[in-house]
Amino acid sequence: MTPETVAAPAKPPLRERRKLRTRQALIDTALELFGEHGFDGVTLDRLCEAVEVSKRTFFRTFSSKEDVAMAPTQDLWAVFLEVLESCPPDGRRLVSLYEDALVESIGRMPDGGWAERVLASRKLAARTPSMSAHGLAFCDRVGGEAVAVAVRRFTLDATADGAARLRARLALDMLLSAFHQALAAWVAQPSGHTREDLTRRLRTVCAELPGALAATVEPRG
Amino acid sequence: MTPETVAAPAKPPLRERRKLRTRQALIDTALELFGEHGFDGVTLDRLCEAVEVSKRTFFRTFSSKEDVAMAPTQDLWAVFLEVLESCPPDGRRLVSLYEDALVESIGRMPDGGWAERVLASRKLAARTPSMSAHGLAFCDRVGGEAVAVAVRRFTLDATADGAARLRARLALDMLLSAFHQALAAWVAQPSGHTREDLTRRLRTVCAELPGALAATVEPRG
DNA sequence: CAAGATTCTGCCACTGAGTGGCATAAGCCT
DNA sequence: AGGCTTATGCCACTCAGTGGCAGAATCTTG
Repeated sequence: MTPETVAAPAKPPLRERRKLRTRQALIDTALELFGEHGFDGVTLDRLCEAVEVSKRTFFRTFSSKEDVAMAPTQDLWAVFLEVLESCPPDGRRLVSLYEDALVESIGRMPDGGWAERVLASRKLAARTPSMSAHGLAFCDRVGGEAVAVAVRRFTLDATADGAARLRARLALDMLLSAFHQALAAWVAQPSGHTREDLTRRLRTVCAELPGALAATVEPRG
Repeated sequence: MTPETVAAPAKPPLRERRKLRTRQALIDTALELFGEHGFDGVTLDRLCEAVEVSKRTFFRTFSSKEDVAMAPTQDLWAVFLEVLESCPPDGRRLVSLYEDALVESIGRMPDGGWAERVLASRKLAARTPSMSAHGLAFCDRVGGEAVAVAVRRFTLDATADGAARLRARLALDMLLSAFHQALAAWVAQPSGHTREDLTRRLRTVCAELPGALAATVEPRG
């Protein structure tokens, strides 16, 4: 939501610094504890005790227990919206534009441990329904904002005007769907969980979109 | 999940009858109260008091507070899985097969008030994040089951074998996306909330899928 | 540097969702 | 009608999330 959350390298760095440090400490400790004892196996009291922070402070930083474990992915989508805001629409297909913007966003994620945090977060989400639900809802909300950016900045070659928004949304959902499949495959692989590998998988899955739409079907054997 | 929940006209009807009656009473009363005071404005204690049922019984019938408000949509997807299990794959495109199965499922919904319940449920979900999240997660789970049915019953014209599952999933997500957009537009319209109209909108949105994938984009103005 | 204004934090009590246990009543079978 | 199964009600409990308030830390102004 607030752009200053991400784009603030060293502006008013005295009080906010501390805030970001506790935020990161909460994320790291949460992923560690959740990974060890499971999401439901760790109460917020325990987490807050480990970080030496009151529960009240936790809820000033995150909106829910699921939120802290989803932070790595949410950071990615925040950057995605920024990238989408300033990328050049040079006659590409809209889906490709979305795809490139997401690839660019992945590239902008910090080297230091981001991939590891996403990996831990997604492994957790895979076995925790409430986390999965929370993540899906977040993506849906981001999707709405992204479509708003798209229809504001771009002109689609659509017949009607209402169809433009619809197509922008359908295209974005295709990207979302592809990303989730790419992420799932990336998480499932035994090793080599790098940003580059995630990007590669995203490209591969996106390339399957036309095939998925056109594929025909016959009865088995 | 259990097929006898839906496909049981009058089989062992003495004890289960009562169960289904209280279930329906809970759904109707919940939608009524939630619609009047908002989802968060009604506690489960109040709902249970209104239906004269203990809270313990509520949680034996539904898995969560969101669950009861989402029941109409969940019934639809349960039927969808049944239809998908027995529909003939006569060389159609997979997306069209999904689409037809969903249209068929909508047609099989009971005349008596189903559309009204879905309308109330979706209006509520639009202003209740936790309901929206719950619904998204449910669709995702159903999606997984539907893909399992598809890869078991059908043969896709895909190059690799792993690509078949992937394409089946991407195609299904396209249907899901289209359905959600159709549903949103259907809910937003002022009147005429019939099953037939919902079907018509679904067809229309699905027809936009190729356009959404192929659409190119230019800068505004 | 001091004193006031702001803001953050910790503590406490509270609501409400969801769970487990156990006694009881209702439906089921023979 | 007998026991057997299964649903229900009730109670107590855990834990996520919220509001209020007092006090400490930080920023601002003289």
